[in-house]
Amino acid sequence: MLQKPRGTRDFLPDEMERRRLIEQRMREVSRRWGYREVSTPDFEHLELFTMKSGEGIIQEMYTFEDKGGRPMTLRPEVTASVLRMYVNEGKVFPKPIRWCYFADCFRYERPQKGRYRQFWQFGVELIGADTAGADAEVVMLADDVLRSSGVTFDLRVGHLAPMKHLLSDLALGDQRTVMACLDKRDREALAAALDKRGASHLSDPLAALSECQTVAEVFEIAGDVPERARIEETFALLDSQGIDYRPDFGIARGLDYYTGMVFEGFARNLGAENQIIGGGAYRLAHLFGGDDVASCGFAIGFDRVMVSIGDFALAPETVIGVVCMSEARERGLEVARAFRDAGVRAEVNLMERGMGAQIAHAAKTADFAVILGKREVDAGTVTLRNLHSGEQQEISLGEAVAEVAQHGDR
RNA sequence: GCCAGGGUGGGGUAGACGGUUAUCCUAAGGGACUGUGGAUCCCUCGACCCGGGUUCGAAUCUCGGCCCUGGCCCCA
Repeated sequence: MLQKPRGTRDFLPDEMERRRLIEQRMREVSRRWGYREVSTPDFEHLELFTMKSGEGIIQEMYTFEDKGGRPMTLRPEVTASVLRMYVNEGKVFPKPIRWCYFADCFRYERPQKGRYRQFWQFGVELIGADTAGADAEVVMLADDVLRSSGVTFDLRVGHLAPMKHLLSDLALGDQRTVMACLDKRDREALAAALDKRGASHLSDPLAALSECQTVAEVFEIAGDVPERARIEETFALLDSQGIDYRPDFGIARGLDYYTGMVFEGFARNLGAENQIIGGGAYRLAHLFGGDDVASCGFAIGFDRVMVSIGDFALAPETVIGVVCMSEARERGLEVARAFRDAGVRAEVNLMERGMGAQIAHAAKTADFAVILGKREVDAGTVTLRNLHSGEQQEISLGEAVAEVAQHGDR
Protein backbone atom coordinates (compact mmCIF):
# COMPACT_ATOMS: atom_id res chain seq x y z
CA MET A 1 0.00 0.00 0.00
CA LEU A 2 1.11 3.52 -0.66
CA GLN A 3 2.43 5.15 2.48
CA LYS A 4 2.44 8.81 3.38
CA PRO A 5 5.85 10.46 3.16
CA ARG A 6 8.15 9.99 6.10
CA GLY A 7 7.64 12.47 8.90
CA THR A 8 4.17 13.53 7.74
CA ARG A 9 0.87 12.77 9.46
CA ASP A 10 -2.78 12.29 8.63
CA PHE A 11 -5.31 13.92 10.93
CA LEU A 12 -8.70 12.32 11.47
CA PRO A 13 -11.72 14.54 12.22
CA ASP A 14 -11.51 14.29 16.02
CA GLU A 15 -7.88 15.32 16.03
CA MET A 16 -8.48 18.00 13.43
CA GLU A 17 -11.18 19.52 15.64
CA ARG A 18 -8.86 19.52 18.62
CA ARG A 19 -6.13 21.18 16.58
CA ARG A 20 -8.50 23.82 15.23
CA LEU A 21 -9.76 24.58 18.71
CA ILE A 22 -6.28 25.19 20.12
CA GLU A 23 -5.17 27.06 17.02
CA GLN A 24 -8.21 29.29 17.33
CA ARG A 25 -7.46 30.06 20.97
CA MET A 26 -3.93 31.13 20.06
CA ARG A 27 -5.23 33.40 17.31
CA GLU A 28 -7.87 34.85 19.59
CA VAL A 29 -5.43 35.69 22.38
CA SER A 30 -3.08 37.33 19.89
CA ARG A 31 -5.92 39.29 18.35
CA ARG A 32 -6.77 40.73 21.75
CA TRP A 33 -3.19 42.01 22.02
CA GLY A 34 -3.52 43.64 18.63
CA TYR A 35 -1.64 41.05 16.61
CA ARG A 36 -3.45 40.49 13.30
CA GLU A 37 -2.93 37.42 11.21
CA VAL A 38 -0.86 37.44 8.05
CA SER A 39 -0.03 34.72 5.55
CA THR A 40 2.98 34.28 3.30
CA PRO A 41 3.77 31.79 0.49
CA ASP A 42 4.31 28.14 1.32
CA PHE A 43 7.47 28.28 -0.76
CA GLU A 44 10.02 31.04 -1.22
CA HIS A 45 13.24 31.71 -3.07
CA LEU A 46 15.90 29.57 -1.44
CA GLU A 47 18.00 32.69 -1.06
CA LEU A 48 15.64 34.12 1.55
CA PHE A 49 16.63 31.45 4.04
CA THR A 50 20.28 31.16 3.14
CA MET A 51 20.61 34.92 3.62
CA LYS A 52 19.13 34.57 7.05
CA SER A 53 20.65 31.34 8.28
CA GLY A 54 23.55 30.47 6.00
CA GLU A 55 24.15 27.84 3.33
CA GLY A 56 24.44 25.06 5.86
CA ILE A 57 20.71 24.78 6.30
CA ILE A 58 20.11 23.76 2.69
CA GLN A 59 20.55 20.11 3.57
CA GLU A 60 17.76 20.45 6.11
CA MET A 61 15.30 22.01 3.68
CA TYR A 62 12.89 20.77 1.05
CA THR A 63 14.48 22.56 -1.86
CA PHE A 64 13.60 22.31 -5.52
CA GLU A 65 13.96 24.10 -8.81
CA ASP A 66 10.83 25.43 -10.41
CA LYS A 67 10.27 24.94 -14.12
CA GLY A 68 12.18 28.13 -14.83
CA GLY A 69 15.22 26.74 -13.02
CA ARG A 70 14.85 29.07 -10.02
CA PRO A 71 16.10 27.66 -6.71
CA MET A 72 13.13 27.43 -4.35
CA THR A 73 12.31 25.82 -1.03
CA LEU A 74 9.31 24.96 1.09
CA ARG A 75 9.53 27.33 4.03
CA PRO A 76 11.43 25.89 7.00
CA GLU A 77 10.13 28.68 9.25
CA VAL A 78 8.05 31.82 8.94
CA THR A 79 9.99 34.73 10.42
CA ALA A 80 12.09 35.30 7.31
CA SER A 81 8.98 35.40 5.12
CA VAL A 82 7.20 37.83 7.43
CA LEU A 83 10.19 40.15 7.49
CA ARG A 84 10.48 39.91 3.72
CA MET A 85 6.83 40.86 3.52
CA TYR A 86 7.48 43.77 5.84
CA VAL A 87 10.27 45.00 3.60
CA ASN A 88 8.14 44.47 0.48
CA GLU A 89 4.98 46.15 1.63
CA GLY A 90 4.85 46.81 5.35
CA LYS A 91 7.25 49.69 5.69
CA VAL A 92 4.63 52.36 5.34
CA PHE A 93 2.44 51.06 8.14
CA PRO A 94 2.47 52.96 11.43
CA LYS A 95 4.89 51.45 13.92
CA PRO A 96 4.89 49.26 15.77
CA ILE A 97 3.54 46.54 13.53
CA ARG A 98 1.93 43.60 15.30
CA TRP A 99 1.45 40.47 13.18
CA CYS A 100 0.82 36.82 13.93
CA TYR A 101 0.70 33.70 11.78
CA PHE A 102 -0.18 30.03 11.83
CA ALA A 103 1.52 28.04 9.13
CA ASP A 104 3.00 24.68 8.29
CA CYS A 105 6.74 24.46 7.78
CA PHE A 106 9.00 21.78 6.31
CA ARG A 107 12.35 20.51 7.44
CA TYR A 108 14.20 17.45 6.26
CA GLU A 109 15.21 15.98 9.60
CA ARG A 110 15.06 12.66 11.39
CA PRO A 111 11.53 12.34 12.80
CA GLN A 112 11.09 11.62 16.48
CA LYS A 113 8.63 12.40 19.23
CA GLY A 114 7.32 15.92 18.65
CA ARG A 115 9.42 16.36 15.53
CA TYR A 116 7.97 15.92 12.07
CA ARG A 117 9.03 16.88 8.57
CA GLN A 118 5.85 18.85 8.09
CA PHE A 119 4.96 20.72 11.24
CA TRP A 120 3.00 23.77 12.28
CA GLN A 121 4.15 26.95 13.94
CA PHE A 122 2.15 29.67 15.57
CA GLY A 123 4.16 32.85 15.93
CA VAL A 124 4.13 36.60 16.26
CA GLU A 125 6.42 39.37 15.07
CA LEU A 126 6.49 42.82 16.63
CA ILE A 127 8.28 45.12 14.23
CA GLY A 128 9.59 48.61 14.85
CA ALA A 129 9.57 48.90 18.64
CA ASP A 130 13.04 48.88 20.14
CA THR A 131 12.11 49.13 23.81
CA ALA A 132 11.96 47.15 27.02
CA GLY A 133 8.21 47.39 26.74
CA ALA A 134 8.32 45.61 23.38
CA ASP A 135 10.55 42.85 24.71
CA ALA A 136 8.28 42.39 27.71
CA GLU A 137 5.11 42.42 25.62
CA VAL A 138 6.30 39.57 23.44
CA VAL A 139 7.13 37.45 26.49
CA MET A 140 3.82 38.27 28.15
CA LEU A 141 1.93 37.46 24.96
CA ALA A 142 3.82 34.17 24.64
CA ASP A 143 2.81 33.32 28.18
CA ASP A 144 -0.82 34.25 27.49
CA VAL A 145 -0.98 32.24 24.26
CA LEU A 146 0.61 29.16 25.79
CA ARG A 147 -1.68 29.32 28.80
CA SER A 148 -4.72 29.51 26.56
CA SER A 149 -3.67 26.24 24.96
CA GLY A 150 -3.64 24.47 28.30
CA VAL A 151 -0.05 23.28 27.99
CA THR A 152 2.07 23.06 31.15
CA PHE A 153 5.39 24.74 30.57
CA ASP A 154 8.45 26.43 32.05
CA LEU A 155 9.51 29.79 30.67
CA ARG A 156 13.09 31.06 30.71
CA VAL A 157 14.01 34.60 29.80
CA GLY A 158 17.48 35.98 29.23
CA HIS A 159 19.48 38.53 27.33
CA LEU A 160 22.56 38.13 25.19
CA ALA A 161 24.34 41.31 26.29
CA PRO A 162 25.94 40.08 29.55
CA MET A 163 27.29 36.95 27.89
CA LYS A 164 28.59 38.84 24.89
CA HIS A 165 30.16 41.41 27.18
CA LEU A 166 32.16 38.71 28.96
CA LEU A 167 33.23 37.27 25.62
CA SER A 168 34.04 40.61 23.99
CA ASP A 169 37.78 39.93 23.84
CA LEU A 170 37.24 36.80 21.72
CA ALA A 171 36.89 36.77 17.95
CA LEU A 172 33.33 36.59 16.67
CA GLY A 173 33.64 32.99 15.52
CA ASP A 174 35.10 31.94 18.85
CA GLN A 175 32.29 33.73 20.67
CA ARG A 176 29.82 31.63 18.75
CA THR A 177 31.54 28.39 19.63
CA VAL A 178 31.64 29.27 23.31
CA MET A 179 28.02 30.42 23.30
CA ALA A 180 26.94 27.12 21.79
CA CYS A 181 28.60 25.28 24.67
CA LEU A 182 26.86 27.55 27.15
CA ASP A 183 23.51 27.08 25.48
CA LYS A 184 23.90 23.31 25.75
CA ARG A 185 24.95 23.58 29.42
CA ASP A 186 28.01 21.51 28.60
CA ARG A 187 30.51 22.73 31.20
CA GLU A 188 33.29 20.42 30.08
CA ALA A 189 33.06 21.51 26.48
CA LEU A 190 32.83 25.11 27.68
CA ALA A 191 36.02 24.83 29.74
CA ALA A 192 37.81 23.11 26.89
CA ALA A 193 36.73 25.71 24.35
CA LEU A 194 37.83 28.56 26.59
CA ASP A 195 41.11 26.86 27.47
CA LYS A 196 41.94 26.43 23.82
CA ARG A 197 41.48 30.15 23.28
CA GLY A 198 43.46 31.20 26.33
CA ALA A 199 40.38 32.43 28.13
CA SER A 200 40.12 29.96 30.99
CA HIS A 201 39.47 32.79 33.39
CA LEU A 202 36.03 33.21 31.79
CA SER A 203 34.91 29.70 32.58
CA ASP A 204 33.68 30.40 36.10
CA PRO A 205 31.98 33.73 35.39
CA LEU A 206 30.17 32.28 32.38
CA ALA A 207 29.02 29.26 34.30
CA ALA A 208 27.88 31.51 37.13
CA LEU A 209 26.00 33.66 34.64
CA SER A 210 23.95 30.64 33.62
CA GLU A 211 23.13 29.96 37.25
CA CYS A 212 21.96 33.46 38.13
CA GLN A 213 18.59 33.50 39.83
CA THR A 214 18.12 37.26 39.70
CA VAL A 215 18.97 40.09 37.37
CA ALA A 216 21.01 41.78 40.09
CA GLU A 217 23.40 38.82 40.24
CA VAL A 218 23.91 39.07 36.50
CA PHE A 219 25.47 42.49 36.72
CA GLU A 220 27.64 41.53 39.67
CA ILE A 221 29.24 39.03 37.30
CA ALA A 222 29.11 40.82 33.98
CA GLY A 223 29.62 44.37 35.21
CA ASP A 224 27.74 47.42 34.13
CA VAL A 225 26.87 46.63 30.53
CA PRO A 226 25.26 49.38 28.42
CA GLU A 227 22.03 47.38 28.09
CA ARG A 228 21.63 47.19 31.86
CA ALA A 229 18.78 49.68 32.18
CA ARG A 230 16.78 48.06 29.41
CA ILE A 231 17.29 44.59 30.83
CA GLU A 232 16.26 45.69 34.29
CA GLU A 233 13.21 47.41 32.90
CA THR A 234 12.16 44.41 30.86
CA PHE A 235 12.38 42.05 33.80
CA ALA A 236 10.69 44.55 36.11
CA LEU A 237 7.76 44.71 33.71
CA LEU A 238 7.47 40.92 33.66
CA ASP A 239 7.63 40.82 37.44
CA SER A 240 5.03 43.56 37.77
CA GLN A 241 2.56 41.40 35.85
CA GLY A 242 3.29 38.25 37.80
CA ILE A 243 4.67 36.36 34.80
CA ASP A 244 5.93 32.95 35.87
CA TYR A 245 9.43 32.65 34.40
CA ARG A 246 13.02 32.08 35.41
CA PRO A 247 15.84 34.39 34.42
CA ASP A 248 18.34 32.45 32.35
CA PHE A 249 21.32 34.31 30.99
CA GLY A 250 22.81 31.13 29.63
CA ILE A 251 20.40 31.10 26.70
CA ALA A 252 22.39 31.81 23.54
CA ARG A 253 19.95 30.62 20.87
CA GLY A 254 23.00 30.14 18.67
CA LEU A 255 21.92 32.64 16.08
CA ASP A 256 23.66 35.71 14.84
CA TYR A 257 20.59 37.78 14.29
CA TYR A 258 19.32 37.75 17.86
CA THR A 259 20.37 41.04 19.34
CA GLY A 260 19.10 41.25 22.90
CA MET A 261 16.32 39.63 24.87
CA VAL A 262 15.93 35.91 24.21
CA PHE A 263 13.53 33.39 25.72
CA GLU A 264 12.54 29.75 25.56
CA GLY A 265 9.78 27.57 26.91
CA PHE A 266 9.67 23.86 27.62
CA ALA A 267 6.77 21.49 28.04
CA ARG A 268 7.10 19.52 31.25
CA ASN A 269 5.86 16.19 29.94
CA LEU A 270 7.75 15.76 26.69
CA GLY A 271 10.90 13.81 25.94
CA ALA A 272 14.02 14.93 24.15
CA GLU A 273 12.14 17.39 21.95
CA ASN A 274 10.46 19.40 24.69
CA GLN A 275 11.10 22.96 23.59
CA ILE A 276 7.74 24.38 22.60
CA ILE A 277 8.62 28.01 22.08
CA GLY A 278 11.61 30.15 21.23
CA GLY A 279 11.90 33.82 20.61
CA GLY A 280 13.64 37.08 21.17
CA ALA A 281 14.68 40.44 19.78
CA TYR A 282 16.42 40.42 16.44
CA ARG A 283 17.34 42.42 13.36
CA LEU A 284 16.69 40.88 9.96
CA ALA A 285 14.97 43.38 7.71
CA HIS A 286 18.22 44.94 6.52
CA LEU A 287 19.27 41.57 5.09
CA PHE A 288 16.29 41.69 2.76
CA GLY A 289 16.91 45.23 1.61
CA GLY A 290 14.90 47.07 4.24
CA ASP A 291 15.79 49.44 6.99
CA ASP A 292 17.63 48.11 10.01
CA VAL A 293 14.46 47.90 12.05
CA ALA A 294 14.34 46.28 15.46
CA SER A 295 11.96 43.34 15.78
CA CYS A 296 10.93 40.87 18.40
CA GLY A 297 8.93 37.70 18.09
CA PHE A 298 8.43 34.09 18.96
CA ALA A 299 7.45 30.84 17.31
CA ILE A 300 5.52 28.07 19.03
CA GLY A 301 5.93 24.44 18.00
CA PHE A 302 2.23 23.77 17.62
CA ASP A 303 2.54 20.02 17.20
CA ARG A 304 4.55 19.70 20.38
CA VAL A 305 1.91 21.66 22.24
CA MET A 306 -0.68 19.21 20.91
CA VAL A 307 1.43 16.21 21.93
CA SER A 308 1.94 17.74 25.35
CA ILE A 309 -1.70 18.43 26.11
CA GLY A 310 -2.74 15.04 24.73
CA ASP A 311 -6.21 13.96 23.74
CA PHE A 312 -9.09 15.77 25.38
CA ALA A 313 -12.85 15.52 25.07
CA LEU A 314 -14.40 17.78 22.49
CA ALA A 315 -17.57 19.69 23.25
CA PRO A 316 -20.33 17.46 21.94
CA GLU A 317 -22.44 18.66 19.04
CA THR A 318 -26.07 17.74 18.48
CA VAL A 319 -26.55 15.70 15.34
CA ILE A 320 -29.76 14.63 13.67
CA GLY A 321 -30.02 11.72 11.26
CA VAL A 322 -32.72 11.93 8.64
CA VAL A 323 -34.23 8.49 8.28
CA CYS A 324 -36.43 8.23 5.24
CA MET A 325 -38.11 5.65 3.12
CA SER A 326 -37.72 5.88 -0.64
CA GLU A 327 -41.08 7.66 -1.09
CA ALA A 328 -39.89 10.46 1.23
CA ARG A 329 -36.50 11.12 -0.28
CA GLU A 330 -37.22 14.65 -1.51
CA ARG A 331 -39.04 15.55 1.68
CA GLY A 332 -35.95 14.31 3.53
CA LEU A 333 -33.77 16.87 1.75
CA GLU A 334 -36.21 19.67 2.65
CA VAL A 335 -36.24 18.57 6.27
CA ALA A 336 -32.45 18.36 6.44
CA ARG A 337 -32.19 21.87 5.01
CA ALA A 338 -34.55 23.23 7.66
CA PHE A 339 -32.33 21.84 10.42
CA ARG A 340 -29.16 23.11 8.74
CA ASP A 341 -30.68 26.57 8.35
CA ALA A 342 -31.23 26.47 12.12
CA GLY A 343 -27.55 25.64 12.61
CA VAL A 344 -28.04 21.97 13.36
CA ARG A 345 -25.80 19.35 11.83
CA ALA A 346 -28.06 17.11 9.77
CA GLU A 347 -27.08 13.96 7.87
CA VAL A 348 -29.39 12.25 5.44
CA ASN A 349 -29.42 8.55 4.70
CA LEU A 350 -27.67 7.67 1.44
CA MET A 351 -27.46 3.90 1.74
CA GLU A 352 -30.88 2.70 0.54
CA ARG A 353 -31.25 0.72 3.72
CA GLY A 354 -34.41 -0.43 5.45
CA MET A 355 -35.82 1.68 8.25
CA GLY A 356 -34.52 -0.62 10.96
CA ALA A 357 -30.99 -0.44 9.62
CA GLN A 358 -31.24 3.33 9.16
CA ILE A 359 -32.30 3.84 12.76
CA ALA A 360 -29.59 1.49 13.95
CA HIS A 361 -27.07 3.58 12.05
CA ALA A 362 -28.52 6.84 13.35
CA ALA A 363 -28.31 5.50 16.89
CA LYS A 364 -24.54 5.25 16.47
CA THR A 365 -23.97 8.60 14.82
CA ALA A 366 -26.74 10.97 15.92
CA ASP A 367 -28.74 12.22 18.88
CA PHE A 368 -32.09 12.45 17.11
CA ALA A 369 -33.59 10.58 14.23
CA VAL A 370 -36.08 12.42 12.07
CA ILE A 371 -38.17 9.70 10.52
CA LEU A 372 -39.99 10.25 7.24
CA GLY A 373 -42.20 7.72 5.54
CA LYS A 374 -45.36 7.79 3.48
CA ARG A 375 -47.43 8.59 6.55
CA GLU A 376 -45.41 11.71 7.46
CA VAL A 377 -45.25 12.92 3.87
CA ASP A 378 -49.02 12.64 3.51
CA ALA A 379 -49.66 14.35 6.86
CA GLY A 380 -46.94 17.00 6.40
CA THR A 381 -45.34 16.00 9.69
CA VAL A 382 -42.07 14.49 10.89
CA THR A 383 -41.48 11.85 13.52
CA LEU A 384 -38.77 13.06 15.88
CA ARG A 385 -37.14 10.31 17.89
CA ASN A 386 -34.75 11.06 20.74
CA LEU A 387 -32.17 8.33 20.35
CA HIS A 388 -30.95 8.64 23.92
CA SER A 389 -34.32 8.32 25.64
CA GLY A 390 -36.24 6.45 22.97
CA GLU A 391 -39.12 8.93 23.19
CA GLN A 392 -40.67 9.92 19.91
CA GLN A 393 -43.47 12.13 18.69
CA GLU A 394 -45.04 13.00 15.40
CA ILE A 395 -45.02 16.80 15.09
CA SER A 396 -44.58 19.58 12.57
CA LEU A 397 -41.16 20.30 11.08
CA GLY A 398 -41.03 23.68 12.82
CA GLU A 399 -41.73 22.10 16.18
CA ALA A 400 -39.09 19.46 15.58
CA VAL A 401 -36.43 22.05 14.74
CA ALA A 402 -37.37 24.03 17.84
CA GLU A 403 -37.23 20.92 19.99
CA VAL A 404 -33.75 19.98 18.77
CA ALA A 405 -32.45 23.53 19.02
CA GLN A 406 -33.70 23.72 22.58
CA HIS A 407 -32.00 20.43 23.39
CA GLY A 408 -28.69 22.16 22.70
CA ASP A 409 -25.47 20.24 22.80
CA ARG A 410 -25.59 16.79 24.24
C1' G B 1 24.07 10.96 9.42
C1' C B 2 24.38 7.53 14.07
C1' C B 3 22.24 3.97 18.04
C1' A B 4 18.27 0.76 20.15
C1' G B 5 13.56 -1.70 19.74
C1' G B 6 9.77 -2.80 16.37
C1' G B 7 6.43 -3.89 11.49
C1' U B 8 0.50 -10.01 10.69
C1' G B 9 -6.82 -7.47 7.69
C1' G B 10 -9.13 -0.35 9.00
C1' G B 11 -7.88 -0.82 14.75
C1' G B 12 -6.15 -4.58 18.43
C1' U B 13 -3.95 -9.51 18.22
C1' A B 14 -2.59 -15.34 18.01
C1' G B 15 0.76 -18.20 15.36
C1' A B 16 7.74 -18.57 15.40
C1' C B 17 12.20 -26.16 16.63
C1' G B 18 10.38 -23.75 8.88
C1' G B 19 5.24 -27.78 7.06
C1' U B 20 -2.76 -28.10 5.41
C1' U B 21 -7.11 -23.24 3.65
C1' A B 22 -2.91 -17.97 9.06
C1' U B 23 -6.26 -17.40 14.85
C1' C B 24 -9.46 -14.49 17.61
C1' C B 25 -11.78 -9.72 18.99
C1' U B 26 -13.41 -5.29 16.96
C1' A B 27 -14.83 -2.09 13.01
C1' A B 28 -17.21 -1.93 8.23
C1' G B 29 -20.98 -3.87 4.42
C1' G B 30 -25.19 -7.27 3.63
C1' G B 31 -29.11 -10.50 5.45
C1' A B 32 -32.72 -12.78 9.00
C1' C B 33 -36.33 -7.79 9.29
C1' U B 34 -40.37 -3.09 3.15
C1' G B 35 -42.49 1.62 9.65
C1' U B 36 -38.60 1.68 14.32
C1' G B 37 -32.27 0.71 17.99
C1' G B 38 -27.03 -0.53 19.74
C1' A B 39 -29.13 -7.34 21.25
C1' U B 40 -28.82 -12.21 18.72
C1' C B 41 -27.76 -15.35 14.63
C1' C B 42 -25.86 -15.94 9.61
C1' C B 43 -22.97 -14.21 5.50
C1' U B 44 -19.33 -10.96 3.23
C1' C B 45 -15.01 -7.91 3.02
C1' G B 46 -10.09 -7.72 4.57
C1' A B 47 -3.33 -8.97 6.49
C1' C B 48 2.10 -11.75 7.10
C1' C B 49 6.17 -3.94 5.07
C1' C B 50 9.26 -4.55 0.28
C1' G B 51 13.13 -7.20 -2.28
C1' G B 52 17.16 -10.84 -2.55
C1' G B 53 19.13 -15.48 -0.23
C1' U B 54 18.86 -20.54 2.20
C1' U B 55 15.11 -24.58 1.49
C1' C B 56 11.20 -29.52 -1.52
C1' G B 57 8.62 -25.64 1.38
C1' A B 58 9.61 -19.00 4.66
C1' A B 59 4.92 -14.87 8.43
C1' U B 60 8.80 -17.97 10.94
C1' C B 61 15.86 -18.47 9.35
C1' U B 62 19.33 -14.83 6.81
C1' C B 63 20.87 -10.19 4.25
C1' G B 64 19.57 -5.43 2.33
C1' G B 65 15.99 -1.58 1.97
C1' C B 66 11.60 1.09 3.53
C1' C B 67 8.63 2.69 7.45
C1' C B 68 7.24 3.28 12.79
C1' U B 69 8.69 4.36 18.05
C1' G B 70 12.30 6.37 21.24
C1' G B 71 17.26 8.42 21.84
C1' C B 72 22.12 10.95 19.79
C1' C B 73 23.56 14.96 16.43
C1' C B 74 21.06 19.14 14.80
C1' C B 75 17.24 22.33 15.81
C1' A B 76 16.44 28.65 11.73
